[in-house]
Amino acid sequence: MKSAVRRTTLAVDVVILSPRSDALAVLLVRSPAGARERWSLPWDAPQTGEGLEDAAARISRQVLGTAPAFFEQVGALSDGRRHPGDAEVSVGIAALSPAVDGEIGEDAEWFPLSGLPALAPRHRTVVDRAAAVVRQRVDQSPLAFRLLPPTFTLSDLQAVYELLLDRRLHKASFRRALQASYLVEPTDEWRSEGRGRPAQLFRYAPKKRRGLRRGVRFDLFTD
Amino acid sequence: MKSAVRRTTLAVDVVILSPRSDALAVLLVRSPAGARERWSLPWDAPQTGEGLEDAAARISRQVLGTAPAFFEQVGALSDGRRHPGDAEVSVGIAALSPAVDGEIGEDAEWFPLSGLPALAPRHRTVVDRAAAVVRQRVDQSPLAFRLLPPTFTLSDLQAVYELLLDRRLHKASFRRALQASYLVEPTDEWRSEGRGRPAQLFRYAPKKRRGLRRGVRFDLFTD
DNA sequence: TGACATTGGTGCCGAATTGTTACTAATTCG
DNA sequence: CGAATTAGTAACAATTCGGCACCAATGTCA
Repeated sequence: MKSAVRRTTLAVDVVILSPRSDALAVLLVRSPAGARERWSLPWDAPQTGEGLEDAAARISRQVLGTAPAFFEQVGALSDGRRHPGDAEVSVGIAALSPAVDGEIGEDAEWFPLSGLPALAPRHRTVVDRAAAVVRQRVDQSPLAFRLLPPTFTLSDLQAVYELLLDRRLHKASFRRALQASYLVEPTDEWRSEGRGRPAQLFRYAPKKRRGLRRGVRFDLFTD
Repeated sequence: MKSAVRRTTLAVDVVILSPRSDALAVLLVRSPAGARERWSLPWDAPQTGEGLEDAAARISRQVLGTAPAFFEQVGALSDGRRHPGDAEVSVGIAALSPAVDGEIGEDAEWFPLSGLPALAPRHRTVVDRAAAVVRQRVDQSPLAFRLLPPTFTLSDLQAVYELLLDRRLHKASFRRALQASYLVEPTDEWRSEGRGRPAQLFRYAPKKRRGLRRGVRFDLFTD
């Protein structure tokens, strides 16, 4: 096969996700004057020699002040839909961040996933795919822990899973499954959250767990 | 955020997968003289305005004669590793094709995944990621059916799952799970494959099956 | 022609997993 | 103190799973 490279314009579009008042929220930035939409995803072209996730970290840091610890690629898009910078190709990257107390820039704002303002069509697609990817991989990848601080209560953890899966889980079953997975270990700290019994704090500490492979499940075929 | 696009070189690298004599095989093309490696993945730059999957279809057609019906993006890579065409960014795309009887071009050859020749480092990564992605999504997406002809026996189907998952499955359990999933329906044809009892042919015919959602499984956390 | 090997397909049972209810524990509020 | 609230567990019923055993239909070969 005889092939030749061609130069295209490429953007990295970052979907920064964080739990925020009982919903998954996305961080958007105010568009410059004259843009068709008032808000857009933080994005930029990768620098020469810069990896895509590195670019996502840099872009996130500019908006969030700090860089999320976890990135997951959502895919490359070249669908001809409009991008704020008219890039021919977008690489969408989801960044997971624990709930942040820190101030974010004046030009940035959190929006719940279910109540986003108008976005450029390409960005709309990227957000939707990011949400879909994250929801789809929740139980194959420790994504939920990336949305929590280093230590957390089991109720916190369950709440995050409920956010991601968008449905209620049963406390006892959730804890039993978690126990069996050897993913967390208790610390000796407890947190008193006002009313109710104090909760023990746990940390994410996956243990090598050999051979728990199951049969095929044919779960969730959604196409 | 003030951003400007920059032009980069982009390649679409296609990992055409097909079951071939009891192993998953990849289709490679002979490199032009002077290349560091003798073989490479089929690849090309996308044409102006051409979607990435469209490019993958075009590239596949050139090598395979016909275009696979299913593509799954494996991700974009910009890791600085060497690409045969020195593209800065690669988009890896897995293409699934049923076992083909037809002739393939003289410059192309099937290699089992477990016995690949030397490839450019970037292509090596793309192949590994394609295999990982396909294996990871087998039970959330009807990938297995894309590796089979329109009608197939349940033993065929189970064999494909065993290829993809790389382990043996139990016949009764497999069929029970398949039954419960409403993914296939029997045809009235039977196939006699030499020895043994003839097998009924099935076709992929997913039925809308509402709300069978389970609790969290914390499966397969592999990082 | 009649064992027997080979492949397809199902029934069933004990073990493991899951969903659910109900309970106990520790704290704040009034 | 008792009610309310949140955390954590025990126990049980229902379901699912892995495995074994078996029956069915065909080809092979003495």
